[in-house]
Amino acid sequence: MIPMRHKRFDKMECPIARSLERVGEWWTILILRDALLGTTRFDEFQKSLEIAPNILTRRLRAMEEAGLLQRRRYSERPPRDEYILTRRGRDFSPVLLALLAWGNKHFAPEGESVSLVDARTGLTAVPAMYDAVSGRPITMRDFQFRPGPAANERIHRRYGAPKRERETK
Amino acid sequence: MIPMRHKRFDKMECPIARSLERVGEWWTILILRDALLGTTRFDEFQKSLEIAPNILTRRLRAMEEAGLLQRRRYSERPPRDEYILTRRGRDFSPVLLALLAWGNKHFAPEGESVSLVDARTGLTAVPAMYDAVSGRPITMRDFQFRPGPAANERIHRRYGAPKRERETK
DNA sequence: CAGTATCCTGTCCGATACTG
DNA sequence: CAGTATCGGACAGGATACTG
Repeated sequence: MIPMRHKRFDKMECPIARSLERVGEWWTILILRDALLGTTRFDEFQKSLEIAPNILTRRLRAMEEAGLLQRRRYSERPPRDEYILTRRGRDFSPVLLALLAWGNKHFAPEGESVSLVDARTGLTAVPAMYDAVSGRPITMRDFQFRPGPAANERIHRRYGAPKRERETK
Repeated sequence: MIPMRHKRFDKMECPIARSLERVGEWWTILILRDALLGTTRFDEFQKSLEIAPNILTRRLRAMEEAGLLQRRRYSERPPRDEYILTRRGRDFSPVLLALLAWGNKHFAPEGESVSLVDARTGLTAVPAMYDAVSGRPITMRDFQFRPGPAANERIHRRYGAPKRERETK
């Protein structure tokens, strides 16, 4: 039902691939961005994104089916809907923050066009990944991907044992 | 030169849109994922991703031109190249971590298939966004997007003033 | 092993016109 | 205002065969 470009990604079972499957197309991410900023109405999205209305309709529908947005009727006559982020949609914000940080660092030679600022201090924030359990910043040296409880054979091949352990056998 | 589906995204000047522009297509992200895990060779990528070789070639080329990978000749005859992550490519890892966390939380009803674990303790990590400046977790309540020094008119319209300030006028 | 060369298909997207 | 309907184009991606 949901138009998915690459069903293969879901088959991979990798959570990253699965996320990509759900986020679907590029517009989806920008729609999520606007929704996080408080946009809820069709024409607000359309003006902000300069997206063709038929495309916006299609994306909005797909996002509703994917559980990222919930449509809510705010007027019965005439029938008017608005699009509210679900929990799942709001939980996408770390991805947006990471994309923002990456873009600002690498593709803004003339300076940042959008910054994330601390509302209390007004200082420009530097979003980074930490492990909420240990409190330490995540680096690929200190942390590693490992097969989880639901891992299948493919996952075990890809993420299987870290190299140092493998060498012992 | 780089095949870009939506030049419009770059025009937007939004750092998120720009990042999407560079990351380009879905395969790109999965290639980055594998590269982060240590994959460097053409056939390793191909086997891991089950991607058609011509597509892989195309992606690898585009990613080299986008500065995500650097091609390095490791054998002169026969000529053999390997693909090494650049700094820019490695800096993409927070996005992958955020996608991993989102996928694990929302699209793994049967349990996690891939987990991030703390190499020291072996505990499953919970990747989250913090502000490296203030040390506080980033929420949309405590932090907000604001136009940066290089913001253009469009950005000001979108990220302009926060709502509460606007209400005072 | 590490790709290149062709041909083809899917579908995301854009433009435009129209409607309750 | 909030969409729907239709048509067309571009390009990522797939399949396959071939090469140094």
